[in-house]
Amino acid sequence: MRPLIHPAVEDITVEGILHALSDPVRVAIFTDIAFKDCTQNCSAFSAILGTPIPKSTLSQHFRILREAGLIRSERIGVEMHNISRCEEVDKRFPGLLNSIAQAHEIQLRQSKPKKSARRSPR
Amino acid sequence: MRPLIHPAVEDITVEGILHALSDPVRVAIFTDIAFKDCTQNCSAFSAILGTPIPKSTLSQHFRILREAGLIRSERIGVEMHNISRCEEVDKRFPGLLNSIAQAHEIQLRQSKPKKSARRSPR
DNA sequence: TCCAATAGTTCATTATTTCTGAACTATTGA
DNA sequence: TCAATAGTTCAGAAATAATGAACTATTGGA
Repeated sequence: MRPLIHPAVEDITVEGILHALSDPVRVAIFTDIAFKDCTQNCSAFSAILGTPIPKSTLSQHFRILREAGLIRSERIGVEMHNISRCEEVDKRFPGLLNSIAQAHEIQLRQSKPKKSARRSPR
Repeated sequence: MRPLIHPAVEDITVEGILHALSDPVRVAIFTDIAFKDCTQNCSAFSAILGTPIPKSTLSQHFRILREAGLIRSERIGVEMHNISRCEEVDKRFPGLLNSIAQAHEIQLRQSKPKKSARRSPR
């Protein structure tokens, strides 16, 4: 099993970040990791994301996030722990991740008025 | 020739924008269009970008930028004029394009200290 | 009016990337 | 030592992207 690749902060690229975050599954994963700063293992996400995603696919998504410099993965025992590298990325590209996160929120708020469908009063 | 697709501002997605701007050629094109607010025709870019890029490929890149909502294309006579939709995008996702542009600048500054090679004093 | 030139699009093929099931590796706990 | 768990890697299938060739639209002459 080859060692995991984590780029040095100065090798993180905008293209890499934008590409990594242009996929909705990866955005969901990354947002989750970034918000809960407790580390998240890989399989937890099959549940978090609506659709069940094969673990080989998840593994690739994590690799892309990792190699873009967005997360740091470490094996702890039998599972993988992932933490965000937001602070490092923010040092290199100030404000970038924040405005992307904000934009995603705006989009979510617009497309899902779900919550307002309280309870149909029969 | 089918009509060009320009999404309404509320249909512009973060994923679309990030995907469009995760390609260096498209970033170069978009930056150029956004900075010069004079409209730029398609072929001009073969010159602007270092490498010569086939026009069919350029056409696709323009389409992706257009359908992501980043530019507006209009046929004027025999050529195509492209203008940025920055202001609209900024209304929908405040600060997003700016921080991406800033990040790209930071990256450029780091990797190309070219300009400082003023003139070799023989 | 018709034709050549210009600018770009569309189509079809090839190349590249992404997805995914199956097999594999690493670690733990019994 | 073995079964269970968590994830990776590989190889083939599916989806995207790049590009040459043929096409469309417009203009500016002959």
